[in-house]
Amino acid sequence: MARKAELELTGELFRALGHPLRIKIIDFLRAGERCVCEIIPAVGAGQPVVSKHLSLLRQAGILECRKEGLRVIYRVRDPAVFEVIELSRGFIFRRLAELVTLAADFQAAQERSG
Amino acid sequence: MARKAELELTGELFRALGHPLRIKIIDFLRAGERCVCEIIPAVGAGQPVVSKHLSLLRQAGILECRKEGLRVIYRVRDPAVFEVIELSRGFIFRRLAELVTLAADFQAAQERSG
DNA sequence: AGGCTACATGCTAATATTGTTATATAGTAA
DNA sequence: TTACTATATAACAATATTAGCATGTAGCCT
Repeated sequence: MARKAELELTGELFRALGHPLRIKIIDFLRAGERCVCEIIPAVGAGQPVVSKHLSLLRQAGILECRKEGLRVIYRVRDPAVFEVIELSRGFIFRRLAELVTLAADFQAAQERSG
Repeated sequence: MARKAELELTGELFRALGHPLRIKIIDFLRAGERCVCEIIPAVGAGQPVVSKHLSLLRQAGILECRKEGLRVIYRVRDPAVFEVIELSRGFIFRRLAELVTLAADFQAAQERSG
């Protein structure tokens, strides 16, 4: 039953994407590979925190890195990750739009009855 | 800064997808809406567990439900979720293929040196 | 009403995730 | 060697997630 392992792996991938800071890091790496000392100020978190999130993303197979002198340079392994995030954003925006419509309808109903 | 909220929402969505049982539930709902009593045996987990995961998926905006007599029938709200999962599977399979290649290379090198 | 079915929810223990602080490592330069 | 820089890791506390069990609720039937 390779099916179970596949579900596990899929779950792991989504969990790796399930943190705002990690999404932010991946977004920042859209422009290309970056060293940690660039990532840290870009995402606005402490060095050990960023380091651990980078490590997690690497273990999840989302990022890979190489050393260059003192620097460690990270990049996204597979651009499909960007597509996954884009699709998810589309999903979220559609949902937000629905909520806005609902809220507007509710407000209009309130004004009529009030 | 609506940017931060967007990152949060994206993270929440991925966390909602970050569990094998929840992926399994969504996969099962590919064929169309299903009541809880069909979902439970399909995913092979206990009733309260399934119920809680369904509730989480609903809160995340991934599923919606309606009552029909005693039954509660769930369905996927936005087919984009299926696409997100498909893309992720593609990502995972490519990564697995790389690992297989690495392992084969390693084994070949071992055999040459041993 | 009482009993039954299909779900949901509350509680608890186990486990996982996260941020912070302090420390370790690796590479550079003097 | 020493000192410094960039990054990783360890240890800890706080919080979140999860499964399992017990219980609650809502709708149907008699």
